[in-house]
Amino acid sequence: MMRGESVKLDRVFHALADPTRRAVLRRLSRSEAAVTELAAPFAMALPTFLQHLRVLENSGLVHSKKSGRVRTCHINPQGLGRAEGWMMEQREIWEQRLDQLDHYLTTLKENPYDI
Amino acid sequence: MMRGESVKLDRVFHALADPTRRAVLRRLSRSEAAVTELAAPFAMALPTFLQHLRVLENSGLVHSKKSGRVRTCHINPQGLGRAEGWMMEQREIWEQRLDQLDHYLTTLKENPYDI
DNA sequence: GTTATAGTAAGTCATATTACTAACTATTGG
DNA sequence: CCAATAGTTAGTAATATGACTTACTATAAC
Repeated sequence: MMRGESVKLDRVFHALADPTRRAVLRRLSRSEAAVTELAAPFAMALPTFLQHLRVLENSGLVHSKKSGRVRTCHINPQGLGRAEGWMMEQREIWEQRLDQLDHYLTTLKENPYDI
Repeated sequence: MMRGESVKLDRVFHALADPTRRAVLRRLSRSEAAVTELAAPFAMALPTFLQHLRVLENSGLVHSKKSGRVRTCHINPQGLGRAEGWMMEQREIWEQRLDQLDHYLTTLKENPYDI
């Protein structure tokens, strides 16, 4: 696996590790929205909120473009894909192992002198 | 949703946002292991490594117990479940929306004067 | 062309994170 | 018992993060 891929994973997971940012993603999964509209529900200064947005953007989870004085943000579906991919991969590996363990325990129970 | 659930998500995602910790999880998904064995591949002092382990433990991704002077660590499968759950939930919402968009665009293409 | 709106930039500050070293405790092996 | 092993605790330091305020720029509306 590439070195760069790991850095991107760092950023995606870090972006997700904050309730404000997760709430923004949830909001954006319904529809795109402008910065001020996105910021409205949160009890924090706008520059602070913009920092969160920047974290989301350079994690690749969110894209935005400015038209006139309004910056419109939307979700980038491939962003979460990266994180999901990693988690699925891990889970496959260890579920396989757990199945083996389960099989072992079952066998042991049925034929205690077999192993 | 409960407040505590959000804190746990913070911890899980934060735990995943580091290549060392992800590598530890990958290692543990093959089999359980003692601290020193786990630490061996990493070029960092043991106390530093232990901090990473602590982050993994109080995220719920890893459990450990000490027997004699050896602490054995293993994966807690439910840990990743929490994060996966959140991501799936989001994805469902926005894939639905993307499907709607796709449908809209298709319709528009087929019957340009229909909308 | 003023004024209001939408977003940015710069600078500050407290706290959290990640790393280190040095010193310590508890168990195991000879 | 003595020494080696496995892990832990404490203290320190650099950098990152997340918050604020104040001041600014660019666009839109009147």
